[in-house]
Formats: sequence, structure tokens, C-alpha cells
Amino acid sequence: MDASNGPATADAARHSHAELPAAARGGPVGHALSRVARLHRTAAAGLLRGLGLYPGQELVMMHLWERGPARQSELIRLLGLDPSTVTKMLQRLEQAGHVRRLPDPADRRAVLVEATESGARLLDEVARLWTTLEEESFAGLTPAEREQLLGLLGRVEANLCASAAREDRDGQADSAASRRSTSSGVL
Amino acid sequence: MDASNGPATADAARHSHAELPAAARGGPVGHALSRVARLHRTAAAGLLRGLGLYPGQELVMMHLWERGPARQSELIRLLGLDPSTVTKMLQRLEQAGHVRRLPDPADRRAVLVEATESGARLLDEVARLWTTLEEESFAGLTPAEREQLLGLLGRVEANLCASAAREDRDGQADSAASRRSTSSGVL
DNA sequence: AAGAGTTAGTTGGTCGGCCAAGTAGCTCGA
DNA sequence: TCGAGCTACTTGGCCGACCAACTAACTCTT
Repeated sequence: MDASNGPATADAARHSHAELPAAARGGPVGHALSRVARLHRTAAAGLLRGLGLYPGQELVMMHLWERGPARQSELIRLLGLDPSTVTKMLQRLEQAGHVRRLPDPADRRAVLVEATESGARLLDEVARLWTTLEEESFAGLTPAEREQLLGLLGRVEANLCASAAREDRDGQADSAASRRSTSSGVL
Repeated sequence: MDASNGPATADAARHSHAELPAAARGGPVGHALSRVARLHRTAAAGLLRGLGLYPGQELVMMHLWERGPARQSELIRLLGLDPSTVTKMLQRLEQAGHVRRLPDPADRRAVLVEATESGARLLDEVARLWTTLEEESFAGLTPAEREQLLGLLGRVEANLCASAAREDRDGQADSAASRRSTSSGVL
């Protein structure tokens, strides 16, 4: 699959410090991706900690600052997260005083969420923090390279979204079959 | 929903479906990165589930298959994870029967870990699964583009590692100062 | 109007991941 | 020798994230 083993290009793959197991050679890019993402998240966590936020929460707040009060389902859609995840995150944000939740008069099962004033004060800090992190992460990359990276990531995202949607559609019916298919070797 | 958007090349940045909040414009690439990584991890989880593994565990197993019995500290170093994370992961892997843990005779505080036979049987499955996932994720990317992506990710990883190391070194002494520095505006 | 089906949120449980704090064991210097 | 310090690992607690299962409410059909 990767004929790249030999020649000059292999050097790009021979990365910083991580000695990757041979069994992972089937997915070098995915491996790098997870790794980098974890580092990025950890770095974000470190910065966010000074504001009393946990990574992920700032995204929720951003949407609230952006759009004002929103229904929880809207947030779920925007963030692409599991409903239960958002529920719990909002409970914590509420308890931290960053967010207020009230019933939607128009739909008695829905919940409206809005940022409190205390939450609003975080806006600048979070914005600054994001640019800081961006600079830290992508230092040494030219704008063109960043654009390139962004483009590539976008295409990967499209792929993964498509996969996910596909599995949702036809995998739902008979999960046992799909389980069997992966383990017993469709190929 | 995506390609149809239309005209320009700037469209690569204007991604698939995620309407990102303006507050996140300070970190578009980082944002895309987290997003993609989450999708990737979720996809991996879906595939791994058929094998009774959770994402992350397969990496541990890979290292064990690769190197044979290893000390826990070695795994921690290789994976770049927190010791406590590895401890708990191994406890679960042991309970699942994929792994065996025994005291190191040479160092009574250390623990040796090795894959069981049941674990060994997973090797092929996991390897196949990784290549499957890799193909799903990066379909439509030429080998050159994958190499490019890998290279960019490698550079980002280097940046983040350096940052982390730097913070470890001089941030440890006075965490209050570093907290102040991020919140009160270095810029 | 009544029931089927869908949507909105919640709860409970499990994992990976982190930090903080603590214990056992090794090491090295005074 | 013996205590200071480091290393290896564990425990507890917290979060994001998932799935599964459930309730409440809206909707749409019949």
C-alpha cells in the first residue's frame, strides 16, 4: 500500500518522536491525526483552565455569543455532538454560572439556553486564547500551507461525515450483521 | 450539500456543513482539526466495537504485539499518555482478557505487560481495520496529498510538543503567573 | 379525537484522558 | 547507613464523548 517506505519521501513520515508500532503502518495519517489532535486539545485545556473552562465548553459559549439564546437542539446540531453530551455540558456550564436555561414557551419540551453576563465577559479572553493557540500550533506554517491543511482536513471531514451517514442509514437495521461483517472479513 | 456550493477555491475553506461561530475565526485550522479528529475517532470506535475494543486500546495492543512484554512505563512513554490513563486502560484490558500483567522481578515497583493469546488473535483484525479506516478517511486524496497532510501534521505536532515541554519547564514554578499572563493579555 | 410516529431532553453507564495526591520501591549522596 | 530524592504505579475525581433506554411533548394520519 505505501510504496513510500524506501525513497526520500519517507522522511516526512519519520516524525518527531513517536515511534509508531508496525501494526499501525496501515494508518499512518490517521495515527498522526489523532496524536496531533490530542496534543492540540491538551494545549487548549491548559489555556482554558485559566478561565475556568474545559475544552469543548468554549465552543458552546461561542455559539451562544454568536446567536444569542438558542434551543438546545440547535446547539446539538451546530456542534454535531450527542444530545446527552450537550445536556451534561450545559448542566455544568449552568452550575458554573456561565449559562442560563429556561423553558421554551413555544414548545414545552424544548429548552432555551443563553449566556449570562459572567459568561459574556469571557468572550474576549476566549477569542484571544484561540488565536494564541492557533499561532502556537501552526507556527512556521505559511498562510498558504495553513490553507492547504485546512483544505485537506475539510476533504477528510467530508469523507468521514459521508461514512458516518452511510452507516447510520443502512447499518441501523441489522447491527449484528454489520458487526459480523467487520469481524469475519467482508473483503 | 458540499461540492455544489459552487464557484471559487476559497470554497475549500468554507467547509462541508459546520457553520462555525465568528468567535472561532481566530482558530479556523485548529477548529477543523478537532472536528475531524473527533469524527475519525468516532469512526474508529464504530469499527473497533465489533472487536470488543475501545479506541485507544488498540494502540496499546499494537505496541505489545510489536515489542512483546513491556514495562508499563515504556508504554506510557511510547503512547505519550498520562500514567493513570494507562493504568486504567490496562486494568480494563486485563479484565477483558486481552492482556496479562505480572510484577517485574528486576524491579519490584514495575509491572510487566504482555498480550494474551486471545489478544494476539485480534492483530490481523486490527491491522485490517486500520487500513480500512485510513481508506475511508482519506479517500480521494492522492498519495502525494496524504504525504503532504502527514508532513503538515508532523510540523504541527512538533510545535505542540515544544509548547508543552516549554510550559512544563517554566510554567511549573509559578502557575499563577502563567495564568495571569494568558488572561491579562500578553499581546 | 385517538393512536402511531417523531422530536427534545434526561439519566445512567462506560471509556479515554487529565490532574492531584499518595504509596511503594529504587538510588545516590552525606 | 540512612535519609533525600526520584521513579513506577495507583486511586479518586472530574470532563468530554458515546450508547442505550426512557419520559414528555408535539405532529400527523386515519
